[in-house]
This record gives sequence, structure tokens and C-alpha cells, in this order.
Amino acid sequence: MTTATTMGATVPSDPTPGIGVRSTRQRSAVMAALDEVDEFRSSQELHDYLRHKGENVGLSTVYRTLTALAAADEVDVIVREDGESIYRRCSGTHHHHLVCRSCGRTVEVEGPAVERWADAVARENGFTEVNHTLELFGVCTACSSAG
Amino acid sequence: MTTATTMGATVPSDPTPGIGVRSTRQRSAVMAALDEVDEFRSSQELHDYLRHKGENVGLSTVYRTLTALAAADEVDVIVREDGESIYRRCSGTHHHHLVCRSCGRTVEVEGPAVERWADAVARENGFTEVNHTLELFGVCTACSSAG
DNA sequence: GTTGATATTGACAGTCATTGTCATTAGAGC
DNA sequence: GCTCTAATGACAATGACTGTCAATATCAAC
Repeated sequence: MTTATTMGATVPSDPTPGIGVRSTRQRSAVMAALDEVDEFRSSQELHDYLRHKGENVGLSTVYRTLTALAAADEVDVIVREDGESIYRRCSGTHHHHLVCRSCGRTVEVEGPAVERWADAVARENGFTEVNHTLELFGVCTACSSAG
Repeated sequence: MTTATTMGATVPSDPTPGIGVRSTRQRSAVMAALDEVDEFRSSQELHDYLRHKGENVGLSTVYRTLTALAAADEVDVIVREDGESIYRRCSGTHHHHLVCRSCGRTVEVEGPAVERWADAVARENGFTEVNHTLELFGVCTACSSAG
């Protein structure tokens, strides 16, 4: 998960990466695909992409891999308004996204003030273990000038 | 849509409400149910709720009505992380939500600074017709003390 | 009150993203 | 090479949501 910061919740983040985890051709292929694509993509789109590249990876595997990567904070996930999850390789630091509705171009943005605001609001209301989702959607320069 | 503010986009908001729109028992029932429930609820949950109240309304109708209400900004929608849409009757002004992950209790919160920030970030990057989604999820006092 | 055009309804089938199953395959340490 | 078991993948199954279409109800006009 990405667009969500988990504050308070202490996620141990596996201390021994590699225990019971094997590096496979399929996993590398999915990671590579994520590195090559800059926009947010759905599991199925990434599956197709791999197909066309000649990499044969099962759809189930793509789903499993993306879910695992997201859980390990290796990729960012956004749940679109239609409920479909889309994934993207992002920088490690906490950030949010400004996504072009038309072409999918994505800009990573930071808003320390927002993080503080969320934190304060939660505290004021007695909520703990708070995280938040924040995404901006719009039309980028290229797309709006293209009409 | 709610948790999203549409800035820039000029939505005319139907000038003659009532043209080609009929008030039906089913529609009133759904509105009433929304008024009686304070937490965010899914279409299916609201459908069940109506069932138990003795109000017979088809599931399709519940879906259609909620979609229409959301489009008319009469109710707020949140797309949960599992992709399911949940609905809630809210105040008319723009706001966001602090939702208890455990019991669903919802607090409406406002953050003018966040709105301004989102606006500024969009402008800096040349994006237009920007809207944003922002939700906070946590555990409320009651739930955290209940263990 | 009756009528008629049509907006709405609802049962049900269809769609589609995502998950579960499970026999088969293939890393990794020996 | 051998063994243990994580990982894969084909396929079935789930579940939210949408499309269809005949039957029904609303509302304006008479």
C-alpha cells in the first residue's frame, strides 16, 4: 500500500527477507515490467504487457506477485473509482499522486502539511492507528492542449 | 461523488429537477434508509436493511438509486480498498471522512489547507480540472478501549 | 376519474476483476 | 543429484455490479 501511510501501526517489516522466499523468473519479469512502465497499470494490463514481451507468466501469478509487492511496500496501489486496483513502481519515501485522467501520466507529490493535518485531526477525534489515502486526478498540460 | 471535489469542471447541476424524474416508493425508501443509518454502507447492506424493514425494493433499484444520488451529489461515496463502494448521507459542504476501521463510525472533517494545497500542486504541475480523494481510516476511542 | 406516454421497477442472466484449488514445477540447501 | 516445499498456472468459483426487457406505476392532460 502506498498512498496510505500507516502511522502508529507497527509493521515489523520482515526481519529476514529471503526466508521461505524464492526468486523466480516470473517474479523478476513482473518487477521488470513495473520498472519499464511509468504509469499506473492494472494486473491484467501488466499481464498482457508481459505476454506481448514474450514472457509467459500466469495471470494468477501476476495477481499474487503484485499483491505481495504492495504488501511489502515495493509498489504503490491506487483503487480506481470503478474499483479496479492499479499498480506502479514508486520512490521509497511517502508521497501521493497527481494522475492525468486522460493519459495516466503520474507525478509524485509530497505534502508534509497534509500529513500533519491528518495526524492532528485523528488525534483530536481520539482515533488511533490512522492512515490515509490521498490522490489527485486531473488533466495534464499535454492532454489539455491536445484538446 | 463526494470525497472528491470537482474544481474547475463546471457541472451545471440540473436546472429543472423533476423533468422526467418521478418520485417512487422505492426511491423514498432508499433515501429514508440513508437518513436512518449514520455509517457508510454498501448497496447490498442497504438492500438488506430495507428488506428487514419490510420495504421491498429490488437490488437493481438500490444500485440505480444510489448511483443516481451519488451523481447528483446527494450522497457521499467511498471506494473501499477491496473495491466495494459504500454510501452515506452527508452534509452539503465539501468535506472528508475519518472512518473507524472497526465499527464504521464516521466523522466529517474539513481541511481548507488541504484543498488549497491540492489546488496549488495541480497548478504548479500544469494540471487542470483537478479533483481529489482524501479519506482517513483509524480506530475510534470506543473500539480501541474495547480492545 | 380515465387515459396514455414513458419513467421505473425487478427478476434474472451476464460481465468481469479477483480469489481459491490443487496437481505440477522448480528454487535452494544438502 | 536429491529432497523439501515455495511457487506456478490452468481452471473453477466468488461476488460486486450492469444489462435486458416485460410488467408496472407515475404524472400530466383530458
